[in-house]
Amino acid sequence: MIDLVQLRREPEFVKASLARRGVSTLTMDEIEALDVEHRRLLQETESLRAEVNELSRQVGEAHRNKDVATAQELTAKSRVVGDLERQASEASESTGNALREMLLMIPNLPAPDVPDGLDDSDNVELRRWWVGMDEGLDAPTYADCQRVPHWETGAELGILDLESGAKLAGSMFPLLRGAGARLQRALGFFALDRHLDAYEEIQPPTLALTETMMSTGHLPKSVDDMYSIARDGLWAIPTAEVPLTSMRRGEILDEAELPIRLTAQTSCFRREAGAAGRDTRGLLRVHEFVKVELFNYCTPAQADAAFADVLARAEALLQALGLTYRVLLLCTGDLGTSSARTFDLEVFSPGVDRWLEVSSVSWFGDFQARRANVRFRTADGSIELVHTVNGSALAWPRIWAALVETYRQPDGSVILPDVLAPYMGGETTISTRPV
RNA sequence: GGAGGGAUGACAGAGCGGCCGAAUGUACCGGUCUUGAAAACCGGCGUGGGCUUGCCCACCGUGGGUUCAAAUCCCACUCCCUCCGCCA
Repeated sequence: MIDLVQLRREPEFVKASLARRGVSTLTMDEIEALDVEHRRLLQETESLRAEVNELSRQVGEAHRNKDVATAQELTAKSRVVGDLERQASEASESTGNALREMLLMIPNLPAPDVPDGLDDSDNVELRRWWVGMDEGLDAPTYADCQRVPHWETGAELGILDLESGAKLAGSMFPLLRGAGARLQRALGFFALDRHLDAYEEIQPPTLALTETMMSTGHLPKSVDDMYSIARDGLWAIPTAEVPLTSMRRGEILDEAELPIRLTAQTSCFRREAGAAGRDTRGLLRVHEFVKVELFNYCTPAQADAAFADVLARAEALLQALGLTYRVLLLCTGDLGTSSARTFDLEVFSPGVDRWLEVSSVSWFGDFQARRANVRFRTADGSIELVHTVNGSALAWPRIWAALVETYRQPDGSVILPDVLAPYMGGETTISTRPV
């Protein structure tokens, strides 16, 4: 949620920032008007309530003095004022609700260095990395045997079974088997082990309350992209960011315990309602996938370092796996609702000949913390909202795809990078002939 | 799923419908005393909101209700504990 106090203090700046992301100034004018009206009604309500409180106090006093006549007179008076108070507070409440509903739909202010743009074509590529680049290799090259899409290799090797997944849950629910399943497990173990030097490992629930989904900004705005378990009032999480952000919801943290760094590998569920029919082949876009998430609660002063840390960890994994990737700075048009600044990491998939998003590293400022009401007490005793930072490291199905394509051999087998050997029982070759 | 008990400030723990935002203790912060520390004593010590910055309003698990007035009475729900049933 944006800061209403900031909107009052510097309305022009807030409106200009939001206009960059397509929020109409008229909408913001409406919010401002509602805010003014709400405060007017609030004052009216509170002064009437103060009057009722005072009259009630006098009633009590009269009773103690056995002054029945005065007590009755004051009770009658208080009843009248109480009716007025009820009317005022109903008006105030409905105005407040209208204001809150609008505010919940307003996205975060983009950071000043976020470029303007309409969609992903306006994102800015910051850098690329490929194996051999550090040794002077100008560009990665790919042999014909690497130009085979992972769904073909996956079927050939019996490690990706899209038909079975579709039979169980419908299309875009893949099923991994054998070495393919083990590869995804290996990736998760590999990544988590590398994060445990600084991050606490969490296994959160993968269903969440509406309130939990509100805190990160996934509801109400992105309701069509979420799976719901209506009967129990629960939602399937689209990312571990959802439970991790709410883990300390409503708490006042000690500055000394910040940054709090959490990591979790969970299933992530996405209806992909807006992307129906696009990029649906193989593992390019799926409804359920496994991802390791890195998360930080931090002070505003720590936010830059936290962001850099998450990004560095995601990049380090990609480099360790030997995958070509690029780093993008998202433009205003491609930024998620809650984010002030996001870097996307995309791996190159030689078999499909496309870049695939495998991580999104975001700084949310205090936007999510305001919704989740997570604050910290500074050394001098004042209380401030924390900042939240998170990023994937990494989302596995697309990494799986890039690995199977990048490491495909002329004989059709796949030889995985050595870093995964300890997690694959020492066996890095996947071939049709069982070993 | 069934039966019972509980939910109050950082923690423990009081609280006859009115003078209760809330006793008391611990913890914490400041001071006196002390060479220093401890002890003792004194003072402070929740969060949010509004505006006329001095006041007002809200908050005792959550939501509703009764009342001039609710931490206190009534209803529903949530969570925790104990027991029974079922079960990975």
